[in-house]
Amino acid sequence: MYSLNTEEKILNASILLFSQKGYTAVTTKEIAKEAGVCEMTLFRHFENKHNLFEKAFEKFMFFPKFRALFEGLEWDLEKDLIKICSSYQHMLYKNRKIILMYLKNEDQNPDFDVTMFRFPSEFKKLLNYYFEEMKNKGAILENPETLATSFLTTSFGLFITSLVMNKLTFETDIQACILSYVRIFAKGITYVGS
Amino acid sequence: MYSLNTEEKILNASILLFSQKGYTAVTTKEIAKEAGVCEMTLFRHFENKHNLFEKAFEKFMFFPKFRALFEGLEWDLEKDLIKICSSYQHMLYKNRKIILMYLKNEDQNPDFDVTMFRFPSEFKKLLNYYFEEMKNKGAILENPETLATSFLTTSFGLFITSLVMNKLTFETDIQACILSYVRIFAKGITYVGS
DNA sequence: TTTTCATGTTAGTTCCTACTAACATTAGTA
DNA sequence: TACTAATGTTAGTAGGAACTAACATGAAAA
Repeated sequence: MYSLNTEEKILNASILLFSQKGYTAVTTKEIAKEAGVCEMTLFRHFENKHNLFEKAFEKFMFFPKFRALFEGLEWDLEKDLIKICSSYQHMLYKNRKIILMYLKNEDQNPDFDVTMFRFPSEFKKLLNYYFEEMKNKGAILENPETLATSFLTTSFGLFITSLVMNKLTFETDIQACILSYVRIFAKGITYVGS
Repeated sequence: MYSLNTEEKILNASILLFSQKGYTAVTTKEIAKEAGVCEMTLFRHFENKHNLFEKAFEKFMFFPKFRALFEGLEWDLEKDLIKICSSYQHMLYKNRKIILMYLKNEDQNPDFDVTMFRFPSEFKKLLNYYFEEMKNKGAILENPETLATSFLTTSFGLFITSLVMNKLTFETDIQACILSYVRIFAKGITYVGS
């Protein structure tokens, strides 16, 4: 039997390099070197480069437990949004290498897309539901779906900025930004009566 | 003399393909075909692939006129932020191919970074100044720099979402989101007195 | 018409990359 | 000890990519 350890080393090296440079720019020799094995071993385990890419993708894709999150909510806009945003940021961070791999991916594969959009789309559904409930309760006035999309896409902006641009010019602490941002958003959508 | 037309065709094809697939994944043959010229012509004009990449980058980099924008402001949070956000979105959109090229770029070149960060960094400085003034006027309470970063990074989220993810799951109209979002943000930071 | 110059065409070189085959080595297990 | 299974090593193939050289074409300017 093949040792799991070797496969793991190779998969770790793969995802690291693919996320840094993109699929085409990384060579199998490079991956082998990074993994500390010889190139042949890589092919013995994964047959070819593309299969390795897919296996790395599968292995490192992180799916959060949405239900648990949305069951612990308190129907207090600011508190809930902070929880949701943190958990969204956490999921994005856990998937950061996958996301970079995806962004650098050259051929736009529909299957790939579907996989990548599974969690933001799931998040959006639940957030949509949350905002609908809050609207029913009279806490907000805006359109729930627009809010859900706004909140998720802007949160993504905070994440991707800290991921790819944090070395330069934006020395501001992104964590502080997130908290401040969520507070502003919560205040901005709160219905204060006429 | 070389005809400008040919160089333009090649540069157009380059930026298109580089932004779609990234530097390494695109071949010079492919670019030539897309441009409707033969491969030799490409080398005659640009010497080598990397030089072509740089020339395409230079040519399609769009620098907005910040001053003009910030001089037309009315010191009304919502109106001004809508103007600023629209102009930021516009600049991002004009640079969309450059931005995709940058995201897909394999080697993290510091010079490249500096060029890419010139405009968000310039935008941030001016926005920072704007929020400081608004704070002095008593219109807002929050920290200007945090606000500037929040606003720009979240705006970037709206942009990048519509750029790379708009085919799927996020059918919501991004333009509507932007407007709604800016209104929320403006309301969220407005100081309403004690 | 002749000249000039950008472009097309063809053939080829060099280098790199994915991937293979065959054999050697090493370590755990019977 | 002997066997087995994973890995290392070496050499090599096939194809593709960047890039070059030499010559052909075709259109505009002289």
